[in-house]
Amino acid sequence: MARKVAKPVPAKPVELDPRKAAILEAVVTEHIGTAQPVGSGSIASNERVGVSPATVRSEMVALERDGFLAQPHTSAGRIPTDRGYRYFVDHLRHGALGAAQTYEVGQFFGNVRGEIEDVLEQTSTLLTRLTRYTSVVVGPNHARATVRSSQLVDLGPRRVLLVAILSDGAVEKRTLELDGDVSANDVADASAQLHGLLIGASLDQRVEVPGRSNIVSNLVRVAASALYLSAPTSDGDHLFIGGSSKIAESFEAVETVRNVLGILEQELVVVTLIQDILDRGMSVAIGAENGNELLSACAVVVAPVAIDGVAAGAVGLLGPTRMNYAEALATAQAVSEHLTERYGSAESANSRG
Amino acid sequence: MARKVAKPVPAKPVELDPRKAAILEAVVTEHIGTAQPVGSGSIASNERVGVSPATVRSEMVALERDGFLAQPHTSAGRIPTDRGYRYFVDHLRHGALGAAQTYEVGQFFGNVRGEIEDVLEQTSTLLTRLTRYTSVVVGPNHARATVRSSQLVDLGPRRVLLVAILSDGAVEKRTLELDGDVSANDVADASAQLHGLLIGASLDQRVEVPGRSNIVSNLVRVAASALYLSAPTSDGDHLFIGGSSKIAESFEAVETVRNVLGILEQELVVVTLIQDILDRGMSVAIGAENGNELLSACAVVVAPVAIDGVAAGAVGLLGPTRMNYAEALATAQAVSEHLTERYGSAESANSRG
DNA sequence: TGTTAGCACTCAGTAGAATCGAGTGCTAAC
DNA sequence: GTTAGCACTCGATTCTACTGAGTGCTAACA
Repeated sequence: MARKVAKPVPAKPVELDPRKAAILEAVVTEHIGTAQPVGSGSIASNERVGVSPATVRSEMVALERDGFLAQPHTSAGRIPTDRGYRYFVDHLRHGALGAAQTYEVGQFFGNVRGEIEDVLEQTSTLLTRLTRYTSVVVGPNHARATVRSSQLVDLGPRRVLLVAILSDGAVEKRTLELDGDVSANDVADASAQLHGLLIGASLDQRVEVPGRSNIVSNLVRVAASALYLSAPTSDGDHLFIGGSSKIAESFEAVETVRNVLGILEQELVVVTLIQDILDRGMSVAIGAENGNELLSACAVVVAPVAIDGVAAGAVGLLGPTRMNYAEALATAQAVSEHLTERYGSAESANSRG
Repeated sequence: MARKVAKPVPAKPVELDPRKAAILEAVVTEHIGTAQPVGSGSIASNERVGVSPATVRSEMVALERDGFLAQPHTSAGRIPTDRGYRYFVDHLRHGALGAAQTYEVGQFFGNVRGEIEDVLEQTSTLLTRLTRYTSVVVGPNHARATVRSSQLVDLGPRRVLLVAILSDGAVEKRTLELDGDVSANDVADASAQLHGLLIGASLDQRVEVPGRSNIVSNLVRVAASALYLSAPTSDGDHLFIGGSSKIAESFEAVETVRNVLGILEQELVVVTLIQDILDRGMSVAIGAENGNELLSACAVVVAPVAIDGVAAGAVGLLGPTRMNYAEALATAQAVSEHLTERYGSAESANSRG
């Protein structure tokens, strides 16, 4: 689904000698701050470097040859390439979140109440507020959750509503359109049967409906398969995007804003993107690493949310490649840890509102 | 809530003499098409006008004096002001939707299935696809719906889930956090009591819970008020925005894109905006009429969706003030009619998926 | 009296030339 | 291997001149 583009995996982690590394780091840091090409002069005045501009220049030539830096034009300074950012991120000493932010995250998770959807939606708002980047929260899908209770409700002629309450607190509902009329009694019977069948079942396993074909067991069968079918289609329910207007603040080119917003509207593409990054074992995808030409100006920071030790959701931050990786990584990780703590294991699930 | 700005109501409908009207209409039409200031020459060559450029110019001077047109600078043509658009819209001969679009809308509502939220979300996609403008769908709030069925489900220590199925097919759920432990029996008792109390009740009326204070009746009381409280807070569940990336296609200035996207992220502001327009009896709000400075470059076209003859939701289209009003109005009205037909009366509600 | 042709005028937009300066690459000295 | 010195490059900025779309005014016309 969605385009099938080769997704460049970052080259084997090359090591740079300490001085090149220091210069690259200085270039990236300054470029992230100023959004301008960085010249040898400002790098040389960085105390972590301690050599003259001329030396910096010759190192920059090497870094450019090796693909870490690029020059917009001859008489300009350098900007990092995707590879440059990649090196920077891979060698980032993972700092902790600032005290104020840590406090805010703690406060948030201490106070937030409500249904899981509401919590996730507010989490995406939190992420955006903390980082000023667009945030993506992929909710855990319910494949691993088990059914705690189910009920069929007669809604009128040939229409029955199936409501299932899952162990993770989510409520799944399906409106069933029937081929023939059913009586209220039939619905009640089917509801009771279904309840017995579904309890403890997880949504990713098909439930066998015993008994021969009659109105009631057919209804049960329809209901059970409606619930089973939910898994693949219900991605949409689980994606929360916050702060898409930050896109317009990150880029000056309207064209880029258009492209990125267009991507964000395709929920499946976003979910697949995040999943891809996690599948590749990465926590940051930079520029072309996203495998989508329209996102080549963007970087995505992700952190998985695990349920029972199995990745089941994720939080992500989307910004320009010159984003503040340290902050974004720390924030995403802190938030994903809180989410994992809250919804992480069958036991701890629902331990909070 | 949100800023409290004076919302200019359009001046009393002034009538222009036929020639001025024709010129104004020609200016608006051409400007909508080209996004450029319109000169007297191109207007004069419009056969509906039939006078020389010089005459057109003197009429334009009058139209500018009266606030219908503006001149970006001396040697440029004219562009319509908000008032100019307003006159244009008020005198638009309400054309019907094109055949292809009518067909597509019919197809859509003939085929779409699923929960009301899904239908509304897909409706917003439909609106955007048809018009290429950002669409807003405000779902009916459930104040008028009555409870068809309710159930309490024990979720673990001190947590109970309330699920209520409404007459309009929506499912409302609330997780209740209790102060003390309750037994499974208590929950079952309370569930039965609650069911009896709530059936037929609408969400905007507070339900009296009889009986003296004990664990079960307290639980019933908590549940009933949780459902009652839903109405004001649940706005968020009912707003669907489609095609926000169209904003970036409508405006060249990143600044404007920023502003408008920022507004769209504030659900309450959007809902209030739409409601305000409807309350003022308008179907289009142009520029400053929106009462929000950040939307002064935008026009909003709305059409109410009625339930039992009472306005309960709306569809809207948001574009630049130089939007295609005829098309937008026709589309919004056609879609709102289909929605009203589907969910409009208690009887017809749920007659379809 | 309303309409129009004629015309001088205005001014954003464009193009070209001159200038500036940040930053480079090279080289020779250290 | 490092650095100071220096010529060079080229985007950005400023200035000027020019262009032309479109105007407002006026005088003639029907």
